[in-house]
Amino acid sequence: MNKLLKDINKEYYFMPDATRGAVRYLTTRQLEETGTKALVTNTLHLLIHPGPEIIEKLGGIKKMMGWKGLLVSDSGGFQVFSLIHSKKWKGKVHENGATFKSPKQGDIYDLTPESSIDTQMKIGSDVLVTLDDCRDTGLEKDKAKESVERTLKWALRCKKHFEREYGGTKETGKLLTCVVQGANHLDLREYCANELVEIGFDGYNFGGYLIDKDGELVEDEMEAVIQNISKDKIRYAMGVGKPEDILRSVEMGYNLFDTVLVTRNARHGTLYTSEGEVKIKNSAMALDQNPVDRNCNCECCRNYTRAYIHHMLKMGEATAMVLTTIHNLTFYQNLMRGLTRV
RNA sequence: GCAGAGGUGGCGGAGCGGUCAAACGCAUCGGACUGUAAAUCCGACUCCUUCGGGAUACACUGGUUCAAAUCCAGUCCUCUGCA
Repeated sequence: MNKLLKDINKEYYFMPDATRGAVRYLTTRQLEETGTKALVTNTLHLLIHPGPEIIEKLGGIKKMMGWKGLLVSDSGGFQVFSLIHSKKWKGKVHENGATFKSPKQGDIYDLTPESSIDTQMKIGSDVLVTLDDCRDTGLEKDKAKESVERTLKWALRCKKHFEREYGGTKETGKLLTCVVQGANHLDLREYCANELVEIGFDGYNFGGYLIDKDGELVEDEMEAVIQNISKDKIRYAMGVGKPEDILRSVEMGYNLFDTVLVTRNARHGTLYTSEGEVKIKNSAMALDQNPVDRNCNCECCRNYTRAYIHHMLKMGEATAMVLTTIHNLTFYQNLMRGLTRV
């Protein structure tokens, strides 16, 4: 078996999102200090800025960031869903991918299964993701079926392109993972997973929207997928999640995770601690001289009080966002460390 | 002292007879955020309420009017010119 795949499957990973080639507010060094071992970056964002050609000339995102850990690149499928399907950006999703206009420059872009792979190759990630047709979880069956069929077709095209154009894993050393769709139709989830296994990938990622209307993790959907996936493959639960949701997903058998909640909540004032969520901007924190989490040894908790973080974050000081991001990420990485089999 | 302008909710600032408990900003107080268009977004923000409403409110005191933050008079303040 491929060594990289084997190594990845030794651990559980929480991967902060370096969407545009940076985890907001943290330097690469600070990122390392939180215990972070893997990052996710985004094809669609990087396709627009700075563009694959520039990234390639600069030696790839890892070199640009000075990042020595693992780098996963998301295919842009989720952005097609969240920006183009939902009409926040002008564009169309069609059989061949998505064609859209960047909102600031107005340039027209095409994201196809092949161009997604090409861009990810130029990004220089270690683990690639096939372009998928991501939709909402409460989707009617015919639409869900459509998204599954398209996702399967695109996955196959990605794989063929990855192999023909680049020589596949053998030549590149990179892994190719795919995304399982099917919304909340368990039979479709199963079908999609099995068809993808038939094509053959290094990893099978749970895709789509992972929270139902009530904010509950779609465990039955996740189960329907994971039951069909071999443990020697990557099982990435895309967008999962809150600490308790990660724990549930780990029980099910997933081993890679990412969510924007960690860093976004840090910036917005919701901090994760050993005693639950702390809303650091709440007035109750104004005179609290305890660290954010007394059981945490991160730079934020070692050196500063809740009251100080409260004040700085309310004032919009960037330093506060740096510190809260460091804290939340450290909390998550400690959580993952506790799960890793020794 | 004379001549102008003005005094509105915690602050800035609209409104200039009824549809005003008073736009909009800011501040404050909550909440949300799940493969990041997010240092964002949503709500509350006079008091009481059985959530239908009710009671006080636009410097102060009177007045005109069915009705006044809005019109009139006086008082007290503030700012800008000229002395």
